[in-house]
Amino acid sequence: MPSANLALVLRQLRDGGPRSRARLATELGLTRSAASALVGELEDLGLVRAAGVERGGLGRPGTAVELDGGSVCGIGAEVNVNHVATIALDLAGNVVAEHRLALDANRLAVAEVLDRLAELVRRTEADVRAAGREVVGCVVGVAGLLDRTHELLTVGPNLRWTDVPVGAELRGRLGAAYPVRIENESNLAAIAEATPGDPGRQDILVIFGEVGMGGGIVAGGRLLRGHQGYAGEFGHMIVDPGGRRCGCGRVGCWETVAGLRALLDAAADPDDPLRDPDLALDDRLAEINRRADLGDARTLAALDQLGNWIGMGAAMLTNALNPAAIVLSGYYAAIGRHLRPSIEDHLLAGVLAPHAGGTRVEFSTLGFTAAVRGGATVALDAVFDDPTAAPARTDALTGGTR
Amino acid sequence: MPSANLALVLRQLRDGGPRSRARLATELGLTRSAASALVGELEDLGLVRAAGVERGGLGRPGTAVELDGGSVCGIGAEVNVNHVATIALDLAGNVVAEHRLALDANRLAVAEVLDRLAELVRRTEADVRAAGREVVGCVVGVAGLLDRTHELLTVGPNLRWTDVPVGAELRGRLGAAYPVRIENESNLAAIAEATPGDPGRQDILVIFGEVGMGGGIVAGGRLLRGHQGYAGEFGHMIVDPGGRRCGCGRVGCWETVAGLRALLDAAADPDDPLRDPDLALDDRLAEINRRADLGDARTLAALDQLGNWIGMGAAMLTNALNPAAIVLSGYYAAIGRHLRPSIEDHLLAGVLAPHAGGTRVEFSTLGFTAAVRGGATVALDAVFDDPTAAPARTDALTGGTR
DNA sequence: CCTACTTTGTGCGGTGTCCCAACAAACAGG
DNA sequence: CCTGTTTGTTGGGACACCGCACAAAGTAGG
Repeated sequence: MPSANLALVLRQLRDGGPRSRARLATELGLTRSAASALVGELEDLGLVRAAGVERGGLGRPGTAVELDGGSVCGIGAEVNVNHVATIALDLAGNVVAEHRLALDANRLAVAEVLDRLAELVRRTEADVRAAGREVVGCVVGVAGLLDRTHELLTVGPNLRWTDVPVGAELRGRLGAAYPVRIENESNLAAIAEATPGDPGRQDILVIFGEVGMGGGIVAGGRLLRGHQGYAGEFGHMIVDPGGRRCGCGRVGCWETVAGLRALLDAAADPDDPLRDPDLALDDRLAEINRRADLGDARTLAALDQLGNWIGMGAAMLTNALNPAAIVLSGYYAAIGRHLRPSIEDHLLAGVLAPHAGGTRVEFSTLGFTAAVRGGATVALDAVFDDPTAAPARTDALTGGTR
Repeated sequence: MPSANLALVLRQLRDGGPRSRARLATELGLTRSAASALVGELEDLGLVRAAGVERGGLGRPGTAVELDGGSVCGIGAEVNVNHVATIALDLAGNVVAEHRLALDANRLAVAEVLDRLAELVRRTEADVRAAGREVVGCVVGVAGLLDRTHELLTVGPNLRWTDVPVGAELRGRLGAAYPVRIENESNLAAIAEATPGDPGRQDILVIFGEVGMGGGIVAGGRLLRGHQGYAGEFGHMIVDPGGRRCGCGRVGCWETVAGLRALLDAAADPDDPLRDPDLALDDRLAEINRRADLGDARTLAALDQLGNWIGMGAAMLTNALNPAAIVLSGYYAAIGRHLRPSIEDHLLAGVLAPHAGGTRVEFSTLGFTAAVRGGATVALDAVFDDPTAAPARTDALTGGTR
């Protein structure tokens, strides 16, 4: 384990932003000499760079150092019913490459979908190399239940896939030099929301809504995966036992009352243009917002009821988990301003802890890139855990004393 | 941070039981010489001792080492409505001292309850010293909402306490040389169930039932506390919106249908001897078991309904958290054999993941010592995190080469 | 019984990381 | 200009761990 403190310094720069060597030393309980040596090593690895001066009142000003994303990238990928997508992020969180391909996974063979995804990953990898950077790993988000011990997509209700070894299949197609892992799509979206270093984003509950509902729990900055990796399946918590039948076969799942379909059913008749199958999701949501802004009673009632159901479930989960924030992602984010009041009401009413345990209701700003961003973030964790794994700078003086 | 590997070796011995130096080395990725040196250091600290030979087929047999609880103890304490209690555990988990005092916290002033608890802790401490051991810390479980950042009991509905700084009050009374911390009682009970080293007890959900309901979540072997420390308040998840009013003021909280009162209401008329206020809890539960064993229809129906409600809530939490096991503690444990079928039915029916995500239903065997045991365990964590904090053996050759 | 082989535990020298102390560099204030 | 303060670097030393060699303690097979 070569120098755990090296990783410590790197993470501190990620979490706290640019700062001087002296500040790093005091914050991490190291001596200035040790901090200096570690920063020097990280510079040689091409992971940090100088970032101007840090003026601190009295005494000599410090020379700040900051993350330098220049040498490595993590790739996040996603396979969903309607599209496959990839993104490449460098250490500093900058987007280096991004690709997206619309498709209908239900009309294609499994192998074909994986072919397309592999092609996208290859293009992303080429972009990364063209930018003079190195890929350190790829994490693929899949919409479905993943048995993490066996790297198997046990069941993907929306994809209609069963027992697909996505990781092995993709590794075979890519023949990549870097590790390829799989993870639940909603869990990755949750990781993307957990900004490192922000104390208000270390214990969060992410609820991701589309036709189905998923989510993820981040506790203490780390994803909660559960025993077999099935954690975060909020959509199938039974909240309305006498209610409607869910696609999963059960009755009254949360997604039957808070999924996209429930909103559309409540807000529009079957012949309403809102129900036109050719209408894109973004356009539907824009139309719902428009009607609500105009004060349309039926739309407002539908949104209010949706907020009530979300708030009810969120209150239960908040009693159990006491998150700092509940982040609503997916289609909820677009109509957030009309949902917030009823959600917050239910949260205040349904949570035992005073002021709902301090839990805030927030809406994601990541749009539909959340999952791939989370994937890239997880891939980059390898570097934050062991910076020496990053390829050394070729242009640096090797072994030089300065 | 003096030798992180020292702690690593100690924890490996706790989690995996007695084993040879060579096994420790290979399991932890150390060399045999390093493992030997570390074990020697732990022996000097009085934390481990020889434990016979370990025969491994071919070659020279190893000399196993094991935890030696001989030098240090952690104290767990508890303040509840009906009693205060303490326990002292050594490193190996042996009970060194145990005290319990029945009282009615509602009829006593806050200061008086704390006086009694402090007295109990002092007696426990004296017992520990009399056994030739040293106290390394004390963790107090309190039934109520604890704001962890401020070490404050925000509100204890059953104790009827508000904004009591339990930690500071107790420190003042004890003037102890060791750290005194507070923690939610149910959370401590959860920690006590999470056996270190047992993979089936690293991700668990503990549901603790008495008149109220509480619980705790252990994820990856670590207690999930949430943003402010309010996690695990399962009892006030609203599962029956049209149901009965709860003591907390809300309607339909889980504990209104799965708390002890709900069971008694369903199983016995007001004039039933089961409702005699002088009857101890243990006796009530024994009587319920007796009637159920005899096939009493009303009792069986009440137990079945209770199991249904528990199973329903457990299924929701299992969808969210995917625990390896749901451990039912408190009064549920005593009547477990009559609850299991209906709980398991609901779990299988209500959880999305196949086979309910592999989640088992288990019943606690710790009785009402769970919370204090958890407290002592947390206190001992200080030693497992930094073994050098333990007092060195006075009878050991200091600095000797052997 | 004796030999070959395997595995364990313990020395010894070397390396790398970090702490401590000292010092030059850079800035503010009088 | 001089003093006080803070930063970054340098060199010496402590300590933990690795790699290697070697004695100790067993099994397997003749």
